[in-house]
Amino acid sequence: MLSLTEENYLKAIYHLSDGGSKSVLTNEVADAMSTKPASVTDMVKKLSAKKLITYEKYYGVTITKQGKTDALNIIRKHRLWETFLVQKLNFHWDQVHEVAEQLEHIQSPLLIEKLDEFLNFPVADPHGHPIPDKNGKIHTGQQIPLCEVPGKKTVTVLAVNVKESSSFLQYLSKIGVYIGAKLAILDKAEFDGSIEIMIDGKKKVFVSKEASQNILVTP
Amino acid sequence: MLSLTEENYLKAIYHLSDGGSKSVLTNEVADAMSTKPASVTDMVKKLSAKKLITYEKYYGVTITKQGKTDALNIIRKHRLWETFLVQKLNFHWDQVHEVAEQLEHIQSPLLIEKLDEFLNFPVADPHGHPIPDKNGKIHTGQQIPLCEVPGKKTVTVLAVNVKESSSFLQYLSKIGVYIGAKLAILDKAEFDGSIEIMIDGKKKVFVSKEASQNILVTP
DNA sequence: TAAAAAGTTTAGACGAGTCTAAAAAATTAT
DNA sequence: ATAATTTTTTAGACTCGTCTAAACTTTTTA
Ligand SMILES: [Mn+2]
Ligand SMILES: [Mn+2]
Ligand SMILES: [Mn+2]
Ligand SMILES: [Mn+2]
Repeated sequence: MLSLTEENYLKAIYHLSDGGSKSVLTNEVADAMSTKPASVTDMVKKLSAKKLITYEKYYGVTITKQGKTDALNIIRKHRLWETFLVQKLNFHWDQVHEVAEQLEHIQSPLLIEKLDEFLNFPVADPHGHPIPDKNGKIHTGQQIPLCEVPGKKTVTVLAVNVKESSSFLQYLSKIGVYIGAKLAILDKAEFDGSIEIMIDGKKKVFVSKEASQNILVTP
Repeated sequence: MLSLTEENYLKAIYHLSDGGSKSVLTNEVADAMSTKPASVTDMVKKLSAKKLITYEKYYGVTITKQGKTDALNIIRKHRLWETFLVQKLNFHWDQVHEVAEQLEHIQSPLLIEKLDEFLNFPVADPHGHPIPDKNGKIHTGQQIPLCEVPGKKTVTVLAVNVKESSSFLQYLSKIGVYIGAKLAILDKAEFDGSIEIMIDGKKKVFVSKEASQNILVTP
């Protein structure tokens, strides 16, 4: 049984390690969790004692099989709740993260099972992020950042990289980008990496390199 | 901003004081919270410092105006979540309490506002308990325990007194009693206070004094 | 490759919430 | 009205999660 705090650390380590594929340094965790490195050291010792991560002094942590399983379950809950908030309660996609950050810690397997069913077994959350199934399996198709699309074809928005701030999401809504939107690439500016796109065949806009790196589309 | 623990204490004190109408002793709180009296003393000092209760050494605590408001908000959330679990996720009425005990602490006024709307502004939870409105106002009609119904009339089940255990709720389901059921009082046994009732004009059963005290009906 | 810088851990402290054991106050029984 | 009993509070300790300051290790720079 993990505490709320342990769950948050474990999830952060999972994300920082790209799903367990690389090791994570103390300072990275401290940054992500907005705590001090000393606090992280204490916590990684605890998670390590619980066999959820392996910890080598001065060289960072790696997530274990069990750690991955537990992290994925928290992520599953987080994303199911986000989906509920948007689909059933009409939250906007930039309003859900903080609430889901709380809801993900509710302990009730039955609740999650029933919520999943109520939502009709969704495969992606409002930001296009895959929802792990009850066995922790993630099935995602290929996604590439808009800035890496070769040539001038038309692509579909699959997901957005959403960090702390919700202002990027608000910006996307404002210009008309949403999950499923069709983006026709019209032009690419060499000097600043910005791209001119046509959204749903209706609206022409320029998006910065920064933005186009965080819009994930069909390859 | 109250901690989860403070919220649970405050709610317990609210309930033990019958909504603020009487003062509550340290040992009663300790019993209700399954903690030790020494822990209660510590906590009531904190709640008293926050002006949510008044505390007189050796003579127990009384809830303040603000304390009542805060307690009612937690109760509102608890009951809205219970309603959600039963109406939308098909939980049984004996499965919701523990989960709602967690969900009631989620901090998001927007969430509660939208949940209330999603549920169509319910006025009672699955156990027939009134849901305070967003201003903390409770509107309940008259309710009396089944055992106190005079004569042999037919009454409607309005609510059930549900304590820790869910086994009473399971028992009620088993014999066919639910919120809204019509109970015709057929006979009352003097010697043990048990009552013979006909449920929905279909099923005859005997209920104990103990049970009939915890079934609240129309007067 | 030695010095400087950056990153990490340890040591010690603190607040929240809990406990046990002992002291104090209130209640009750004699 | 005093003694016995019950209730409540205090004192001191413990865990969890956090912090700062100091010590230590690794990495970078010159
Ligand atoms: Mn969280
Ligand atoms: Mn998301
Ligand atoms: Mn609770
Ligand atoms: Mn209830």
